[in-house]
Amino acid sequence: MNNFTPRNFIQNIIDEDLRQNKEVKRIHTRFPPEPNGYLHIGHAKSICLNFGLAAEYGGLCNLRYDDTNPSKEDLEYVDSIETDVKWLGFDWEDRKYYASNYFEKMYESAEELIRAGKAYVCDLNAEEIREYRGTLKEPGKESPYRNRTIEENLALFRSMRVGEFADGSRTLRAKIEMASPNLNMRDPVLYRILRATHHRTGDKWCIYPMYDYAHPISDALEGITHSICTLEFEDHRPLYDWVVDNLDLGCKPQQIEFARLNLTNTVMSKRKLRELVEQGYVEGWDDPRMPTISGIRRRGYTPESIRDFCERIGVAKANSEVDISLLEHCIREDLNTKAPRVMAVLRPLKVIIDNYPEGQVEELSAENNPENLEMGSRKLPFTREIYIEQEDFMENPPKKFFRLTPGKEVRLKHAYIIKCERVVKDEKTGEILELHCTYDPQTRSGSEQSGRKVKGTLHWVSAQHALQAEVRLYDYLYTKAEEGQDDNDSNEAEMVLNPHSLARLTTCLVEPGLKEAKQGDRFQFMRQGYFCADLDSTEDKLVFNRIVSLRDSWAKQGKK
RNA sequence: UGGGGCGUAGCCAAGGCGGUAAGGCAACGGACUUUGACUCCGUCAUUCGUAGGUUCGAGUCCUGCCGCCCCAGCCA
Repeated sequence: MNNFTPRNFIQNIIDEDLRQNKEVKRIHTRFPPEPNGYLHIGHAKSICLNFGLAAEYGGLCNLRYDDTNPSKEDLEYVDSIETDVKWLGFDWEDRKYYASNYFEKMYESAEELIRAGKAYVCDLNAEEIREYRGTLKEPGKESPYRNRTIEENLALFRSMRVGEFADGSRTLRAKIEMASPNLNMRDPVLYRILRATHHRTGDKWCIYPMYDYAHPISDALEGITHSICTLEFEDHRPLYDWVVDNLDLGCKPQQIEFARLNLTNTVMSKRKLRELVEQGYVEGWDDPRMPTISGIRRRGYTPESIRDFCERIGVAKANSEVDISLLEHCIREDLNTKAPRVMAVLRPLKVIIDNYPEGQVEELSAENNPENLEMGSRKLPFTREIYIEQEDFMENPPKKFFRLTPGKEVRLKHAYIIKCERVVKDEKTGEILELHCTYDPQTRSGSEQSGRKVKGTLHWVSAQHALQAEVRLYDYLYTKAEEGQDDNDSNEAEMVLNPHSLARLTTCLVEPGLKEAKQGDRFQFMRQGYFCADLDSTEDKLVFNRIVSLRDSWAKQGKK
């Protein structure tokens, strides 16, 4: 059994196509975003699918902007889309296209349809068209303008083009079937009159083609063989085929639909993402909490991990919601071998090692990545005063707490075993101010007699050498609402905005080597997670984003 | 009796021609561990929405039923 790469239904279709069409051994796909927003991880699924299929079958994949509605689109988005696709690791080479480049050809094709008696100019306004369309259960009525002569239609359509009519006053419609059970076939609008400046064609046009008309033509002109889109276009496929069949475009692409990606603990719709940005719940489209590709990139995810994720989720037609833990698994797995280990104390607690010589500095050797020894080692300064993590000390520990507690020993990673001798507290508040410990000089890491075992190992930084840093801890943007006890109604677990999706820690201390950290550099902060130097990070003010925490079976214990 | 889709474990998802339920994530045990990480090992669907039928044999074929999603933009 070949259980390495499970085949998806689209690969099966392509295999079958290749088997049957002996001449046509060519695979050509396209990624067709509308430049009206930022790409998100759902688009990544589509990008990986389209470019991935092309690569797998030795074919090509185009980048094409579906820019047929100037009132919603903007150049700003074109740039971000290209950045994102490239970042994901895909290359459209010289095949960057725009539907708007085909406007002239589309116009000519429309006249062709008119001449064939398959399209007509309709004077009904938007509201009237809706009324004539009928309902889901009742057939529509034919437009009174449906049977104009070809000559009249041609003249009218030409007048539309040159701007003789007001916006919305007329449309060009396909003459198909007003009684069709598929509403898309009830004489769909092909062209609307719209005076808007297009980001590429400027004011050249005042009529613009509709998606259902423009898309199949664009596909055919580019020689697309498999036009892959999402499920909601399934109902449009007969219209897609109608356009391709009724025009002589020399190519008949096939539309295939798959289910879009949904992820737990976040939202994916452009509308909701825009809301988050505009209402200030996040700091922008690239906020590290956003599921946008720019957000994910800033958070510190690698393109490799996103591609791996897109491969693992599969492609099918069933609506589904992928657990975000799979995404987290993918980035952990990727960074485990790639990210150098480093020590950072997020919530510092001072520790004084009473029997360690004052003023002494030892240079301890620390491997950079135990999973990848080729990454070498570095020197860490060890001194009498250090900081450990607040949560690594407990005065009255629960069972199985094998970190530092009064009278007990613990290992300092790469250094010595220390024992907690005394706790200094604020007399008024009871707050723990510092710990006094002793160390065992025999237990230095790597030395002959370091063999004594203690259960816990802590990370630490030298007080004198540590660097100040800001660390941003991110949590899910949305959480499931707590469900009430009564289950009279359906147990609709509604998503609610997580008010604690960002925690900014400004008093963190990191090991001195991090001074060199450049924006985008990724590290594993030992025992805590994977972090990435943020865009805001400078040599004078280090800022790290938590990409994802390490798995934490101790934290799970607590929740049980 | 509008039309189009979909229903395999907590979450994804493989299952050409009917032959006795892949894999991943999560979870749970355990081993290892100078990261409670990583790694390793083990457990996790007698059953494929459901009820019948055909068959020696059905997740795969047939019929009925149930549930969920999409469609009435001059958006894509």
